[in-house]
Amino acid sequence: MEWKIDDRFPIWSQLTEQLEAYISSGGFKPGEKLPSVRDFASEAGVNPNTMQRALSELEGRGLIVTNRTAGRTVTEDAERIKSVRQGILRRRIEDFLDSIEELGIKDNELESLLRKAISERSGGTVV
Amino acid sequence: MEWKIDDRFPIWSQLTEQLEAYISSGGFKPGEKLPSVRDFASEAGVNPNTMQRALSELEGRGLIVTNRTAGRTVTEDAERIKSVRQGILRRRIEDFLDSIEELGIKDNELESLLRKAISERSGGTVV
Amino acid sequence: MEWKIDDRFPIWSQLTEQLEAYISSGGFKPGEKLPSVRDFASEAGVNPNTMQRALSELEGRGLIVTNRTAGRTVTEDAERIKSVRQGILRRRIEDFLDSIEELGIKDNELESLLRKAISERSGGTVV
Amino acid sequence: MEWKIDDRFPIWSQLTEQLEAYISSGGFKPGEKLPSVRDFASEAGVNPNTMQRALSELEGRGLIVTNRTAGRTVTEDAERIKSVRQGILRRRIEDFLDSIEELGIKDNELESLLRKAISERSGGTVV
DNA sequence: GTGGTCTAGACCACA
DNA sequence: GTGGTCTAGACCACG
Repeated sequence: MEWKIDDRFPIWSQLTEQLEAYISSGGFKPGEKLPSVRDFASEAGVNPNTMQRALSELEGRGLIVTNRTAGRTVTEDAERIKSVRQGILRRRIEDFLDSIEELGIKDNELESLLRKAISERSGGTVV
Repeated sequence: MEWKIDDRFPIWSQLTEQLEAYISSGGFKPGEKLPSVRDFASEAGVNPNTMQRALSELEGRGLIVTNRTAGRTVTEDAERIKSVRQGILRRRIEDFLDSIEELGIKDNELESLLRKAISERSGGTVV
Repeated sequence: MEWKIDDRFPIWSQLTEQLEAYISSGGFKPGEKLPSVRDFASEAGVNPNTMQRALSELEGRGLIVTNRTAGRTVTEDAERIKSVRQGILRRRIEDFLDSIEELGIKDNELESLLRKAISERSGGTVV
Repeated sequence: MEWKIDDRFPIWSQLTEQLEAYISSGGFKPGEKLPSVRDFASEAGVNPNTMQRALSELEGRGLIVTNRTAGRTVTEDAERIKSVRQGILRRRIEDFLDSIEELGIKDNELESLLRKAISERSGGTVV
C-alpha cells in the first residue's frame, strides 16, 4: 500500500488512520495475514516500534488480531469492518461540515462548490 | 466568538484556524479593531502567550495588522479577506475529498450521503 | 509509593496495575497532581518510556487526565475511581475463586483456610 | 480435562499450571499413565513442543515421571502429590491476600465480600 | 520543565 | 521468523 507521511503530526497516528482506511475499504480481506511488523515498517520507512504502535491501536479497535508468534491477521468479523468504515465516513463528513459551517456558507452554495470539485476530480481522472 | 479547543493538539494552531475562519467570514469587519491579546486570551481561556502566537501567525498571512501603539486591526484589504476565505474553502474541500477517496467511494454514493447529512443538519438548525 | 517489579512479566503492565490499585484506593486524591513521568520513572527505577506507557494505559481507563504541558492529574470523577476499585476487587475475587475451584475444594474447607490465613496476617501485623 | 488458554501469555506456563492443579487434585491417579504428548497437545489445541515443555516442567517438580520407552506416568508418591496441592493452595491464598491488601480493605469487608461471592457461585452451580 | 514522539538497537519467548 | 518489551538518548512543542 501507499504511505503518505506528514512530519508535523505523530507518525504512528497517521499510520493508524491510513491502515484503518485501507483495511476497512477492503485492501486486506477479512482473515488475511498482514505483513510482519518489520516488513510493514520498512515499507513505510519508519521504525518498527512506530509501526507496532499503530498496529496495536488497530487491535484495540478490533480491526486486526494478533496471534502471538504467528503474525497478525485482519479480523474475520466482516460486520466489524463494515461498521468501522461507516464510522470513518460519518466522522469525516461531520468534521468537514463542521469546518465549513464556520465559514458561514449557504447550503446551495456548498452543494454547487462540491459538485464542481467532484466533477473536476472525476474529469481529471477519467479523461 | 465561540472557541472549541481540543487539549490534545497545539492550541495556538487551533486558535489560528478559528480566527482565520471567523475573520474571513466577516465576524470582524475590515479595519475593525480587535480585542487586546489579554482579553482575547481570557475569553478563549488560554495563556496570553498562546493567543499572541496565533495572532502573529495571522499577521503573517496578511489578515490582521499591528499598529505600534494602537493594538491590532483587521486588514482594510477586502480583496485579501475574500481570497483567504476562498483559499480555506478550496483547501477544506480538497482535503475532504482526498480523505474520502481512500475509502473507495463512488461519486453518487458520496453525493447521496452528503445530501443526507446536510439536510439533517439544516433540519436540526432551522426547524 | 512502593514498587514491586517482577522481571518475568511486562513491567509497564505491572506499573499499570499497581498505580491503578494505589490511585483507586486513595493513594492520590481526585484532582491531585501526579509526579512527572521522569520523577515517577526514576522512583520506580524504570525507563521513562516504560512509565509513560503505564500512565497512558491509565488514561485510557479514565483514571487520570493529561494536561498537555502541565503534567497529569487524577481524575476529578470520584465515582469513576470508586467503580474502578470495585472492578479490581470483583475481578481479583473471581480470579481467585476460579483458581481455587480447579483444586476441587469444598466451600467449608476454603472458608476455614481463608479465615485462618487472614487471622494469621492480622496477627502478624497487629501484635 | 478442560483447557483455558489465553493467547496473551506464555502457553506452556498456563498448561503447566493447569496440569499441576489437575493432577494434584486427583484428576490422574498416582502411577496412572498419561496420554502421549501428541494426544495431549491435540486435545489442548496447542503445538506438541509447547505441551512437551509443560510436561518437562512438571517432571522437574516431581509430579510426573518419564519412563524411557513407556511414556509418562504420574508419580507413585502420594505424599508428594498432596504436598504439591497444599503448596498451590497456600500460594494462591497468599497471592490473593497480597493482591487485596493493596486496596486497603478491612478484614470484615473482605469476609463479607468473599462469603457473598462464594454463595453466588454455589447457587449458580448447585441449583 | 512538562508530556509526546521517534529511532536505534538489543534481548526475549514462542512455535 | 514472529511479536513484545525495554532502554538510552535525542528532539520537539508547549506554556
